[in-house]
Amino acid sequence: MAELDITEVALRSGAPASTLRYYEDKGLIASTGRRGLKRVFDASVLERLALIALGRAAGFSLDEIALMFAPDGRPRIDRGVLAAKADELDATIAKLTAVRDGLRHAAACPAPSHLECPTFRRILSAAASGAERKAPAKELTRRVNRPGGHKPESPGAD
Amino acid sequence: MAELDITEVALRSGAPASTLRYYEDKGLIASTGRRGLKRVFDASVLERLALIALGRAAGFSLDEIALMFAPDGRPRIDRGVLAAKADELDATIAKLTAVRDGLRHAAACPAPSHLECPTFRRILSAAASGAERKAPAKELTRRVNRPGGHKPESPGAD
DNA sequence: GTTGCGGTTCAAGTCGACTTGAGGTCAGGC
DNA sequence: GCCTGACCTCAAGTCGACTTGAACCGCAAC
Repeated sequence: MAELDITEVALRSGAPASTLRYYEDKGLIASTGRRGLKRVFDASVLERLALIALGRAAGFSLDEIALMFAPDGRPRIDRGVLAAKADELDATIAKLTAVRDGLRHAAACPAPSHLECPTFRRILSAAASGAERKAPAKELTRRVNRPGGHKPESPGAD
Repeated sequence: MAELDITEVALRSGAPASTLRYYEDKGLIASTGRRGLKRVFDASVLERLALIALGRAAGFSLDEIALMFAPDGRPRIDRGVLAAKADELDATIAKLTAVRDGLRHAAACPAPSHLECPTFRRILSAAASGAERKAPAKELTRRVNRPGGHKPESPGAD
């Protein structure tokens, strides 16, 4: 099995070394040992990181994800939880779709002010009802350029 | 026009009084004056709050939303920005859909470990590539704040 | 054999959107 | 005329997921 140092894992996974340390701290991943001071990872950690990324994308928190790995390290994913999350995602998708349609309408609507457009007003009340905050939407484009400085140790983005 | 006190606005908008004060602080909404110490809002603030909710649902930050109101208070929404946001939403929806499908597959897949399933592994790499963190997904179930109904807490709990 | 770069630790900071707490004020009721 | 209590202000705290900073260590190169 290939042994990787943290930089390599960062490079291949796209996650900054600081994140990897953080994940190790949280028990989400584990290093197989040390070479001097330095962590050594087994290549399988990449798979694990992919799993974590999937979980994050699905809306699980890191803590929830941690629970999906048995203490021995192998993924012990409850299919029911997965299905429930999928349903949740469905709801989110539906809402986002509605908002998107509303946005598109507003972008195209000829009314002088959106507030005067009945369609827009309808969308408005819909948004007001279930809105909360389901939209992530960003983080897609940004995430490399944080305000206040560059990243000294993040690998060359993905 | 009806004058509302903060509690009433909270009741009707679903936003806690603390949030309304916060929004006023940020310049997102404005009170028309004071009755003694107490803020007085014009009923039109409800529309504004709905607009804000829509913006939040679409993934705009409060600061971005603030920029969509001209200094004079009337919404000055750039249709191009709206369309761009809609496109962004489309991307998010697509990603979320993929993740949802992955989740559903994992929930149904008979492989002893998900890692042994080629379909799952494919999903994994997909999630790993574009994942970052686009999923909000929660906030949907918690933070129950029904519009048609009434406030769980906020206004009086202050 | 010393320099230096890349890794390490741990604590603290950041970001966004609020919430909470302490302490203060004023309108209305008795 | 005093009490009550809803509302006020301002500062600080919270939450999740990281990032950053300071101080330190070791292997490889020179």
